[in-house]
Amino acid sequence: MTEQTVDYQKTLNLPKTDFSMKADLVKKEPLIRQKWEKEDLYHQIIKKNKDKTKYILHDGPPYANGDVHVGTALNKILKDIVVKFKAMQGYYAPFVPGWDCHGLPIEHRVMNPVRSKSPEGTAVPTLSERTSNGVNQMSRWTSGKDATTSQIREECEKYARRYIEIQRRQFQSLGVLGEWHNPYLTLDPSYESAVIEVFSDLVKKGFIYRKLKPIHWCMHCETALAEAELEYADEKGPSVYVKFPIVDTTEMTQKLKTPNSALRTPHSFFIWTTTPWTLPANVAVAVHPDLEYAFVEYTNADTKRPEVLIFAEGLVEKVMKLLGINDYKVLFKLKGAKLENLQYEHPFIKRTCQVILADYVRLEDGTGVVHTAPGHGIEDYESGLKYNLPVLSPVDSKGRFTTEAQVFEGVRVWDADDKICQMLKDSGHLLLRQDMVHSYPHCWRCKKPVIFRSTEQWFISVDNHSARLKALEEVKKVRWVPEWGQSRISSMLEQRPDWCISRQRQWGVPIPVFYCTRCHEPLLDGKVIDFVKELFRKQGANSWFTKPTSELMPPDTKCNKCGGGEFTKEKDIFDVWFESGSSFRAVVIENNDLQFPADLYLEGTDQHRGWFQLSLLPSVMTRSEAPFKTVLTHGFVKTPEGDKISKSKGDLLLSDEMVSKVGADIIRLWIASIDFTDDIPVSMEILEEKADPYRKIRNTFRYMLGNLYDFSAEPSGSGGNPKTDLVKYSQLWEIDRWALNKLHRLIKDVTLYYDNFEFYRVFREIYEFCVVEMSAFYFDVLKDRLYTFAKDSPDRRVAQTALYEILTALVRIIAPILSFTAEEIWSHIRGINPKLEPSVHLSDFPEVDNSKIDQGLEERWQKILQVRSEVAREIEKLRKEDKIGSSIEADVKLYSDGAGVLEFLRTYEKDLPMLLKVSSIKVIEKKVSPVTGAIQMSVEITKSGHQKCQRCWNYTESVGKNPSHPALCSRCIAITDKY
RNA sequence: GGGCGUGUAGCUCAGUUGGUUAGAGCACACGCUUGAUAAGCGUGUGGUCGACAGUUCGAGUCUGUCCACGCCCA
Repeated sequence: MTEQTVDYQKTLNLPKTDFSMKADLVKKEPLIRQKWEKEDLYHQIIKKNKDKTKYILHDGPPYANGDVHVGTALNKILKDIVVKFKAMQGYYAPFVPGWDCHGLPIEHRVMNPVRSKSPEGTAVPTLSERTSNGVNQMSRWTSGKDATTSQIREECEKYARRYIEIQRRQFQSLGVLGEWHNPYLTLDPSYESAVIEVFSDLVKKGFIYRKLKPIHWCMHCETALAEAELEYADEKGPSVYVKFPIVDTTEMTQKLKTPNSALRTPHSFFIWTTTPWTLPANVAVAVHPDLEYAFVEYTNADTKRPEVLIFAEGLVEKVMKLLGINDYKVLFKLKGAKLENLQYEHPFIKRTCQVILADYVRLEDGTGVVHTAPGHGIEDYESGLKYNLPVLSPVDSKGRFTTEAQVFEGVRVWDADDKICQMLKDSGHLLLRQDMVHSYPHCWRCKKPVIFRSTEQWFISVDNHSARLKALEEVKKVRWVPEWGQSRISSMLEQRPDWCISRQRQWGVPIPVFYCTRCHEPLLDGKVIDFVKELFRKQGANSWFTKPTSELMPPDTKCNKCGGGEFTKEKDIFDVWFESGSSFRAVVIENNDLQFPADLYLEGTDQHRGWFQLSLLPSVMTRSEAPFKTVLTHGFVKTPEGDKISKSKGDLLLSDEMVSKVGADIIRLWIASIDFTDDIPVSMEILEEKADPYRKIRNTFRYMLGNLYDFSAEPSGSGGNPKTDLVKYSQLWEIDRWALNKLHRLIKDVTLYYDNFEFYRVFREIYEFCVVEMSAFYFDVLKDRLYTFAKDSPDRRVAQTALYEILTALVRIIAPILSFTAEEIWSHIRGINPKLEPSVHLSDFPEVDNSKIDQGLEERWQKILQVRSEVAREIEKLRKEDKIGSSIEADVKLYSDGAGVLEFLRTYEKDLPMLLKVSSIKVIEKKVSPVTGAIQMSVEITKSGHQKCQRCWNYTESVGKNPSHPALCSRCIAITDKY
C-alpha cells in the first residue's frame, strides 16, 4: 500500500461503531439481564400498555422438580416470544409464570431420597444429604411411621420452593420476562382455596360421586400405591386352567345354532388365570370379538363322559397338549363376537355371569378366554364399566377376604390361592394347575407383592348435565394450532371415562369431605366445603392436617343421613391434574390483571390429554365455556437421529449448560428457526449451527450502525434536533425506495407470521432479508455512496436515512426473538436518536407503510437483479481464466433485441455500473440467440482499459486526466478538494 | 394394538386448485476482495421428494398399503 492510498483512506467515510463483531453473548447477556431487573423492565412494559386491550397467555405450570432443560426452555421461550410480540403491538400482555408444586414425585423425593435419584444431575442435595445433625431424618421417615403428614408436607414444600428458585433463575437467564417475583404456585393458600372452590361448584351441580375402583394396594403397608411406586420382580405363582360351565345350554344352542346334541353335553368356557384368589370376584369372561373360538369335545376322565370346552382356536393344540388330552375333536368354531352375552355359572359362588368382548384379549398365554374381575384389575374394571358389571372386591385392607367371599371369609388372599385350587379340583372345575414365574408388581417400600383391590374413590361425572357434549362443542369454538389438535382432544373427550380425582397421598390439596362417625355416610355439602375454602384461603391446606375435624367445618354440622354430629375427615387428596386444571379459576379469574377466558394456552402435545382437557372439563362444568380461545401446541425434542430423548444417555441438554456455552439468544434463535409443531431434533451441534445465522444478522446490524456513526436521527421541529440528518422519502434514490419496499414487505409478512405463531417463517424472512437483499445487494451497492461521497452530501444522507429506517424497524422485528442482541443494538441506536424509548422492548412493533410498497418498482428491480446475476456469471468465467479479478474491473456490453428488454436496459444504463459494481455498461441493440438466462440478452465482458481511481477504486475515464491528482477520478477530486 | 401427527438436498425450510429440466438460505467446493476484514461478494456441486402400488395424458402434490419416528392411550 502506498502512502498516498493511506491518505485517501482518511478522506473516506468508513464505518465506525462500538457494536462489536464478536457477540460475546455469554458475558453480555447477564449484564443486560441485570439492567432489566434493576429497571424493572417487565413492569415498565406492562405499565406502558395499562389501558390497552388485554392479551392473556396463561402459563401452564411446570413441575417444581429438576432443572430447566431444552424442552422446558423451548416452551417458555415460545411463550416469551408471543408475549413480547404482543406487548410491542400494544397489548396489555402480562405474563404470570406458575409452578405445579404438589404431587408424587416430590413426595417420593422427600420420603425416599435414595431411591429416586434425580436423573437431571441436580445440584440440590436431597433431604437426607442436607440433614446436618448426624441423624438421617429421612431414612427414619422412610419407614413411614415416624413422620406426621404435616412434617412430610413441610419438607415437600421446602423442596418445591427450592426448585422454584432454581427454575426461576434458569428461565430468567433465557431472557424470559414476566412476573417472576410474584408467580402463581399451586401450594399458595389462595390457589388451594380456588381448587376447593371449583370442587364446591362441581359438588353443588352434582358432578361429584363416589364408587369402587381397583387400585394397587400393599396389604402389608396397608396403603394404596401409584404406578411409580411399584417395582416389578419375578414371582413364582400358580397358573390355573378352569372351566366355567354353561348352565342353560338351550339358550346357547338357540343363539349359536349349534347341533341339538349340545343340549346333552356339558359345555364350559375354559379360562386361565395366574391369580386364582381373584376368582371369587369373577363376574365375566372376556373374549376377543375377532378371534375364532373353538368348541372342543373330549372325554372327561372322571365321568367318562363327553364334554365341550370353549376357547380360542389358535390355542387348542397347545392347551390340549398341556392338559395331556390327545383324544379330542373340534366340533366347530365361530367368532368371539357371537359369544357376547352368553351366560355361565360361577364355579363355586352362586352367581350367573356373562361373556363380554374385549380388544385386549391375546393369544400369547392362556386360553383366549379371560377371567374378568372388575374389582381386581384395571382392564377388567374398564370392561366392567362398558357392560355395567358389579365391582366386587371382597378383600379388606389387610388382604383378608370379607363375608362377600362367602366360605373364604377371613382367609388371606395368598393362602386363598391354594384353598381355591383345591376346591376347584374337588369339584372338577380345575383341569390343570402349574407353577410359573412371571413379572409381578411389588411394593417399593416393603418389597412384598401387591394386589389390585377396589376401594371407594371420588369421581367427576363427565356426562352429568351433558358436560361431555358441551365440552366437545366448546372445543369447536377454540382455535387449535396446529388444527389437528382439535381432532386429537375431541377423540380423547369422546372416549374418556369419568375422572377419578382422589389419590391416597399426602402432598396435595385434601378433598374436603367428612364422614359421619356413626353411620359412615360421607358428608358432601356445598356449605361445608365453602367453609373449608375460606379456611384454606386464610390458612392454607396445611390447616386440614393440623386442625381437629370440628374446626374444619361450620359449628353444629349434622350428618344428613343419621343426624350425627361427629365426623372424621377425608384422608385422600386431589389428583394433581385437578389442581392444575383449576388454574383458570385460581389464576386467570382470581388475578385482576388477567382476563377469563385466556387468549392462549401454549404447551406440548402431551397436554391435549393433560392440562388442556383437564382444564376444559372443570371450566365447562362450572363456567359453561372453554378457559382458552387459542391452544398452541409444540412437539417434543428428540435426538438428531429422530429418537426419543433419553435422560440416562445424557441426551437432554440443560438450560444452564446451553446458556453458558452458546448464550440465550442462540437458543432463542434456534427455537425461532424450527417448525415446532413437529418433533424437534436437538443437540449441542444443532444449536451451534445457529451461531452462523446469528453472526450474519449481527453483522447486518453492525454495517448499519457503522455507517450511521455521523448521523443524527433525532427528528427536527417541536423542540427536536434542528440538525437532523433525516431526509424526506421523496428525495430517496430508486434503489433506496426498493430497499424500503423490501423492508415494508418484510414487516407485513413478519407481522402475519408472528400473529400465526409461525416463527420459523419470521426467522427465514428476517434472515433472507439480511443476507440476500441487504448484505449481498443493497449494502454492497451502497458502499460507494456511503464511503466515497462527501460526508454530508444529500445523496449520502439519503442512503443513511434509508439505513436508519431499516435499522430501527429490523431491530424491533427481531426483539421478541433475539431479545438480548436487540437490546444491545438498541442502546447503540439511542446514540443516533436519544429520543427513543430506553429499551427496545418498550418500543412499538414497526407498522407497515403501504405507500412504500410498490409492485411495479419491485418487478423492475427483480429484472435488474437478474441482469446482475447473469453479468456476475459471465465475469466469473473470465475470473476462472485469470483474466479479471474484481468485478469493478469489468467493462460490460449487454446485447439485446428483446421486446421491452432493450428499452428496459437503456432506462437503467446509467445506473447499472453502480448497481452491478462494474466499470462500465454499454447497452447495444443486436439479435441474440440462444438466450441462456431469464433475460432476453447476451453479455460480453472485457477488462476495463481505464485506470483505477486510488480513492474510490472505480475504473473511469477521468482518472489520470488531472495532473495535480493523477491517481483520482474527477468525482473524487471534487470531493477531496473540499477537505 | 388404537387415536393424533411427521417423513422434500448434510441442516433449516419453500413448493399455490396435480402440469414444462423440484426451489431458497446455510453447510461444502472453487474463486474474488482486503475500505463490514476472526467480516463481505461471486460461481458451482448436491435431491430415485420415506417405500411400494393405484387413479391420471401427467403426482412431491390425490388414493391405498407398508416402513420409520414422536405424542397420548391400551
